Amino acid sequence: MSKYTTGEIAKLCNVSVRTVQYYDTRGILVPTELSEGGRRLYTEDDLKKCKVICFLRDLDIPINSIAEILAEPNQSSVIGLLLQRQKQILKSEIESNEQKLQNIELLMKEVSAKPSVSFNSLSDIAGIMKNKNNMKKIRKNLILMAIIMGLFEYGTLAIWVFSGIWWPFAVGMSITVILSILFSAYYYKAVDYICPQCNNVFKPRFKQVFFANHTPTTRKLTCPACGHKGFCVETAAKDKEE
Amino acid sequence: MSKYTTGEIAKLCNVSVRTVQYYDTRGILVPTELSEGGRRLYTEDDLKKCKVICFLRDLDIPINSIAEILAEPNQSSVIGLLLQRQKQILKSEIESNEQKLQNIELLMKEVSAKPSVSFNSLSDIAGIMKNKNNMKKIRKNLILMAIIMGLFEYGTLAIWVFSGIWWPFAVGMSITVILSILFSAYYYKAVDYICPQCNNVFKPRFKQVFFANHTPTTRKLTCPACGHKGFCVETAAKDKEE
DNA sequence: TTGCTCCTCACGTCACGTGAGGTGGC
DNA sequence: TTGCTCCTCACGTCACGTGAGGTGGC
Repeated sequence: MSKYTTGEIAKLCNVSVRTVQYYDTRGILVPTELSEGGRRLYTEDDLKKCKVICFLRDLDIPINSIAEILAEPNQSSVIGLLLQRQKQILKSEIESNEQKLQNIELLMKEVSAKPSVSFNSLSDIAGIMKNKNNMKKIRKNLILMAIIMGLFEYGTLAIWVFSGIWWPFAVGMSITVILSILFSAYYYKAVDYICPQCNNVFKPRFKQVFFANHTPTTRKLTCPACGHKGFCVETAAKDKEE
Repeated sequence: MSKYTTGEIAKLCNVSVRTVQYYDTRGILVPTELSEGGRRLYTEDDLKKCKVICFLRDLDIPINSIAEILAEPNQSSVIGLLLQRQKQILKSEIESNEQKLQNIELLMKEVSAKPSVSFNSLSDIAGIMKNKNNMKKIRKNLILMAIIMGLFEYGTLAIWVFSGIWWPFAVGMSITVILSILFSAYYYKAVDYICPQCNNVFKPRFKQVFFANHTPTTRKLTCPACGHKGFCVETAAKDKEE
């Protein structure tokens, strides 16, 4: 049976000589034999092993994990777990990168709208963007809760209509009322308003907010600083959101 | 004007004290003042600067690039270029991660189909998957070329019909014929066949392939090893594809 | 004998995390 | 005086890349 040198293994697996040597020092691909001069000699099986290692590395599976598989007597279950975990890791990486991409695109839009941007002026833009992201989160939370509550209501209502059992609906209705109050409180806490006249950021009384005329992103309020009465833009409150 | 300590800056920017210190040693956030005891003291402007730095770091922009922005007199253009480049980087990272995710899912399917998988048996699966990916690439190339050629043909045909100029169509047709031959040659070179009887992998004569009965992934051929005549599955040829 | 390949140190990468051992500031 | 915060080394992380200086193998 012919032996492979380090360079041959490297070429056949499409990696550098250094990488093959490194896999030896890490103990995941120890050459079967050494020549008299101290050169690494690999067998056909070593080549196959190296290909599998490279295949797993291409999936970003760390060397330590590969070593774990090789050490374990029950390889099958370890492989399954590792793949499962790696899948999750890749998914969350994709998600976070997509979030970053969105932010970059938003930032580029803001930047291109101005004639010139200095490092310092990025501070304002970053603030605006953070705010937008926070508001998005807050609204997403509310919509999610509203949907869950809605489904719950229709479900219990359906039970009432089709099987005549009325108390789940009554209980659900009570819970809904209580939760609605909690959600309003959450929203009230999470959101401040900006006066369109003097740009003052303020948090009005709960009653004022609750009964005010409003659009999806503004509310008709009286500014405590300048007394102006008009539609104020919502903004994420500064303290301890998240 | 009040001064901030390292810990305060860290808390307000949601990073570790070590990170703030590190930004000092890297020269992108040098404190305006030092106390008598050698403690870092930051101003309001330093705080803003740190927030921008953290904002850019959240987009995975490296510290060296941030330093470049700060060093450059014309910050605006550097910022634009950096954002553009970071966008590309994120996009390609997402793409490569999605590719990896697809491969993991494919691998998990193959693995779960077997009662037990050892490290060594991954070699075969890896081979199969590499092959599938290669065949996908080869087919994608061909389809892409076919679409381009088709559009070209219809375009020149339209010119002929609507303006009476016939020679672009004639020239296009000639080119198409030549390219078709080249594509056939490419496909012939890139693909081998597997005998369903003896699992021998072989490359038949061009003529045989060209005129053979076929489905999208198989072709009716005679195996040179066992003489069996039947539908053989296509597989990516081993030599120097890619 | 001449190239070419391979060998072993050993430092560099990147953005910090994590102690150790000491001190400032309220 | 007692906590708490901050200081500066200095090593560790991760998977190699990149020389330097020396040698094996055809």
